[in-house]
Amino acid sequence: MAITRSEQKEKTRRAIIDAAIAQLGVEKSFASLSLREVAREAGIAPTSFYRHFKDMEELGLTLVDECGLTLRQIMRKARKRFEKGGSVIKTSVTTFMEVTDTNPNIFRLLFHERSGTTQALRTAVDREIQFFIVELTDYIQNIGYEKESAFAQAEAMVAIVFNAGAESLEAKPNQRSEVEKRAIQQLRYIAAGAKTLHLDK
Amino acid sequence: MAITRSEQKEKTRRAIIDAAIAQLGVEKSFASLSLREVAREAGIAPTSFYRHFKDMEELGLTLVDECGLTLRQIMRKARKRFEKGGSVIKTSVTTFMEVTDTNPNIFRLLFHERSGTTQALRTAVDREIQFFIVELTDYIQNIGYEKESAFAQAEAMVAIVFNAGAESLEAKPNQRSEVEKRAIQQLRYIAAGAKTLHLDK
DNA sequence: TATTTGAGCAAACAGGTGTTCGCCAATTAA
DNA sequence: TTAATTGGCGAACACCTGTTTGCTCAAATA
Repeated sequence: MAITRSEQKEKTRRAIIDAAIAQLGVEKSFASLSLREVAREAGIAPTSFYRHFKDMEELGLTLVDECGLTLRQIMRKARKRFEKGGSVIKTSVTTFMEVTDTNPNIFRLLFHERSGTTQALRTAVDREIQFFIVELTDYIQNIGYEKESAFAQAEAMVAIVFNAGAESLEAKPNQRSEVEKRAIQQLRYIAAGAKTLHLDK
Repeated sequence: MAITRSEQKEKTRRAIIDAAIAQLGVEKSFASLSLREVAREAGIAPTSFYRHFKDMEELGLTLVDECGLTLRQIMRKARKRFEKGGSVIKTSVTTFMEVTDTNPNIFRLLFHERSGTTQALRTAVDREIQFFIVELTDYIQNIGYEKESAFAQAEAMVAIVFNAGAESLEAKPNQRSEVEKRAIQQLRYIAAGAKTLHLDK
């Protein structure tokens, strides 16, 4: 007995998820993804899809969860790095860009479905991004800002970093470092602005 | 002779455009919009669509142009208002929110297709947004910043305002003023940050 | 007045879609 | 060993899609 049944099941479930991610290229949004296409790419019959997901939306939610993992991975990596010293902002942006460049399609899904088609997916994506913002808000509060200001800073920073991420995905490789540099500059504006507006009394 | 032929043609062309915009609600992206659906909503036969547009993509580009007009309208309105005095930032954000609340679907198209499916649409949307950024860059340069810094500020501000616009569209009406207030605060951070980082020597 | 033009449409085609049904074969449980 | 479970599949269903063809018939032109 080489592999058990549940192992096999997990395997094709993975195949379906990977097939979906693979198809989420530049010219394919999740909404324009068909069950049959995904099944074809995963190497199974269309009907077998239902053994693993109720419908495409359930698959979509699973993909968003996958995004959540990626985002957490970014935060862990960044934290490890700047605990060893170095600029917090620069390290964070660089790490973010690194991870999104490694998983472009996962990031594309997140970015796209944020303003996407189905309510459920939008809510799920929003939850992941909010988690990201809250983490950052906590950090900013810990360095001495009030909650309201910290949240505004965090939200703005996340908006800029996501914007830069999307820009980077579409840019040619040699332009990416410029996008990254600019994003760092923009975050510094926010940090410096918050400092002068809230701490210089 | 009540109406000429070309007047009638323009009329149904308008009907097609309006039908498309009307369908671009929360649960419909342009990519998931079908020719037949649009034709149905416009009250014409599917085949008649081809008398006005080569295909759906051409219609999409036309819609993006429509967005361009809306963006320019925002700028004109805002400029008129703050020439009469008042905070530039606050006036601009308020005007932006006002116009997007009036044309939610137009804005949704812009926001969605920025990271959308077809290359042509993405390019067109990007051009409109770049135009917006360039206008703002000029303004910031005129008040004494170098080009590079001005562009970084402008890009960040546009990212934040667009983000707030999208947030506002999904938020309940009573939360919108908070979103707007926060966006204003975020832009002020950027303005203040750029000032301390570039002008205090 | 006679002719040309062109917006609009019905029918039809080929091809894609989601989903149901019943069956198989192999792993699991009794 | 026997029985139950279950992942996978082929066929078929009804429906929707984009697009072509050939036709009207009223407006524009000559």
